[in-house]
Amino acid sequence: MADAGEFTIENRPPANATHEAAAIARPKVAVDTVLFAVGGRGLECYLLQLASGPNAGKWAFAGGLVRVGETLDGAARRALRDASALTDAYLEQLFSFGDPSRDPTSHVVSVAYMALIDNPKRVGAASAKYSGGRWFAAGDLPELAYDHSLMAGYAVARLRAKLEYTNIACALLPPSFTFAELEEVYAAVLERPLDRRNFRRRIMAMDLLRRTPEQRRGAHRPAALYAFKHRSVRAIQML
Amino acid sequence: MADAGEFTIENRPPANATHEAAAIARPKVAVDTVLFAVGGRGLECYLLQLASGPNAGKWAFAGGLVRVGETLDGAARRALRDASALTDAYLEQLFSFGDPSRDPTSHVVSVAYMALIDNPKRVGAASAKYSGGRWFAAGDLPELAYDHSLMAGYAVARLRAKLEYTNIACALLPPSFTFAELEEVYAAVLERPLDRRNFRRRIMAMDLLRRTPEQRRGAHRPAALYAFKHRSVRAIQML
DNA sequence: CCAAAAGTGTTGAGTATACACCCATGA
DNA sequence: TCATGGGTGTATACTCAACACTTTTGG
Repeated sequence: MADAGEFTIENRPPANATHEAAAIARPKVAVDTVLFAVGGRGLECYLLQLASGPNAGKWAFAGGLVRVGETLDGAARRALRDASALTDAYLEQLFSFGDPSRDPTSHVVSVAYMALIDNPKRVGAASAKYSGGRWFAAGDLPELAYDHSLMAGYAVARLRAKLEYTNIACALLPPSFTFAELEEVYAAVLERPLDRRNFRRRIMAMDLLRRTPEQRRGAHRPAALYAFKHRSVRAIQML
Repeated sequence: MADAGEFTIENRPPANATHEAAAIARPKVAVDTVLFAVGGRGLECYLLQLASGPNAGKWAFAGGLVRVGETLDGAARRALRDASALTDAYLEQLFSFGDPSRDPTSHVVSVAYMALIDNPKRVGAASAKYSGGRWFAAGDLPELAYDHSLMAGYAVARLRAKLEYTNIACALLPPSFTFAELEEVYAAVLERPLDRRNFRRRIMAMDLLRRTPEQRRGAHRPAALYAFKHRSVRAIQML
């Protein structure tokens, strides 16, 4: 029930139950954000190198402590902005990790988020907390700080699952795109090739897309451009 | 990255970064546990009446603050034990709720859990934090404290979804049971009747059950008793 | 006219659904 | 013997996967 004003026998404040500052030590709350985009190497994941602390030099996801008065989504958005200058990523809460030993410094409960953007090139400079950042193939991440490898696993699993029953792909694509580009996103995330005809039929049956009047002209036959009918992520009604 | 030893410009400790106790105010972490069982009225949900605090008299789920050194699962288990004397429920983390206004007393981030037991009669006495507890039909809950109505919605949705692709029903059933009882659990959670023949075929195809040598004898034809091959919850491989 | 990517249908297998009667037992 | 819940099979509709050729353009 999450009420700071009530205490069980085993969970009693020092003496003065009404004085907040007198509270006993509590775990802190942080957020960590697993950022994905589809790039040249398929599904890619953005990592930052920690500049200081006991994990200095190790790779990690964008994260930070949650402040009083801040929502979790807000904290995740701020952590992502500080680490990559992104302000408009799709964000979705994944899972909370609370093992007391996950951070050797102190007990920090971390709420993991997944973030999606349509183009890996859109990431910008990181704050001084990080000494650098770069994209890695999602299937081939280096050793990560804290329990961030665990988080990465959760994130990939969630993304894969939601691709099948939501329009989440819209967060990995620009406003308009060709069918081939859409298929590329699915193939990258699912890590398997898809049959072009069956894929087109399946997507069309979901009634997610709107054909735009424009075409993409390139070296060969022009491709029709499509856009998602709804840019907000929602479950697909399967009859 | 959840590192208490690192700070951005906007997130700096007062003066002495190495001294933990000097840290600025942070949100607290709690857990709340949505307990389900299948009973006479279908899917039922256990609520506790808060004994004190600003929400005294309101119904809520079992919950409490997480302690330093405690895992989230451990805290959920403790909250459930304090509220209902249950020690062996199936527990699964659902989602974290962090809106600063969800608890008017202070900023508390709550990690919601779902708990399942095989029989509503197994709940025991609650700690002094609660003035009482009882089961409600899951589809007809009273007004709840905090954001617990939201949590209830998440919990029911998760349970319904997992019934379809995991063996989670094993947590809602005793070690052995008849096919009719299994069907009853599914019908109660999904809130729709199932065709007995199709249901049996589907379950059998999943290869989850083991037929026990015993029979249940009652007023009529005896029923074969089944048990789950695996009592731990796992996803079902759908070919 | 050639290279390269875009676009399009059909068939067969397997899966899901609808549906009704006999069986075994205790009272 | 009857009332009650336990247990079983089939026919049909639908969904999903496999599969190859034609079209359009730029160079």
